[in-house]
Amino acid sequence: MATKTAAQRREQARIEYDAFLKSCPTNQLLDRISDKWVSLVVAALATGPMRYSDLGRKIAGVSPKMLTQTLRSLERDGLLTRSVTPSVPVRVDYELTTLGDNLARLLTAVKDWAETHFDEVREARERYDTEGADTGADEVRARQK
Amino acid sequence: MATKTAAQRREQARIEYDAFLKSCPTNQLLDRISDKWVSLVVAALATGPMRYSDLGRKIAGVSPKMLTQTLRSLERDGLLTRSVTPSVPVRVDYELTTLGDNLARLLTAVKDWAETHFDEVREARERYDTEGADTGADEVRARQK
DNA sequence: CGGGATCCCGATAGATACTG
DNA sequence: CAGTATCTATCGGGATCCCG
Repeated sequence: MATKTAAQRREQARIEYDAFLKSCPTNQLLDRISDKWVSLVVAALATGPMRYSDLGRKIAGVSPKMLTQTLRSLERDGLLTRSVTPSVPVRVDYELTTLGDNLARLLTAVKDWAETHFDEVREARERYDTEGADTGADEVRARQK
Repeated sequence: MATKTAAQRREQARIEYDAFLKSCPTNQLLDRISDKWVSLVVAALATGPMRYSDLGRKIAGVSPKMLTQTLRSLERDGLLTRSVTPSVPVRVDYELTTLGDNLARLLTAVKDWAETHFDEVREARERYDTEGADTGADEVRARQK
């Protein structure tokens, strides 16, 4: 048998680790709230029920595909309900469930944290970005992204 | 001038919205904690300082590139410190700052939420995935992903 | 109005190889 | 040991067309 390379061993580890992460509730939730649109949808619905196109307008930059996809996944997780009214033009309303409302509150906590500590982060960034500029080194330039 | 299509108007809106989101502290933080490796690194360092390769081993599936990238961004945001000890083989230690420790606590809150409500989410998913299966419809099959 | 199906492109994660 | 540089494969997300 061949000696495994570092990359091979890491790949093996990655597979196991990935499996572990998928079964980890924390990570699953993190995946959820980290979705670009999820937080926006939840925030929009936090003020009350909304129709599909209202959401599309309120969130502005979202494509119908992503909006639907986001709503479906949230519905699947029991975070919101989808109610269809079969009128002449169909009407679909979305509304947060108790659980969804609960998530909205968690997001509020995150938001509060962000607003509280954002100044510190900004200062840290400025320090980091200018550090070394006065010491004569200019290798930092490339790091600006 | 040509009449703008819906897609064109949405694209315009998306650009503005993106700009807004980038300036929004909440979203910036959300981007941070949603990063796959950030939460893992922060969690690993929450128990104490660690060396580069220790982190690489503890997190298992990470490539050196991503580890470095993650550590750099966290350092830039003032969430951890990087201290180099120029011994024979170089030694680099990473340690959470007060702010980083604070973030770790926020992540703990998220984790608690996840563990508390995960059962509800799981139940909702099972209900959603089996719904319609007994009503004779089998279009749900394709949704299994 | 509220979507589903399909094609396609750009960003980005990760593998590989090299350096101080 | 602690990274950096380069290349490639993947995949999320948008555009587009169409249906109920």
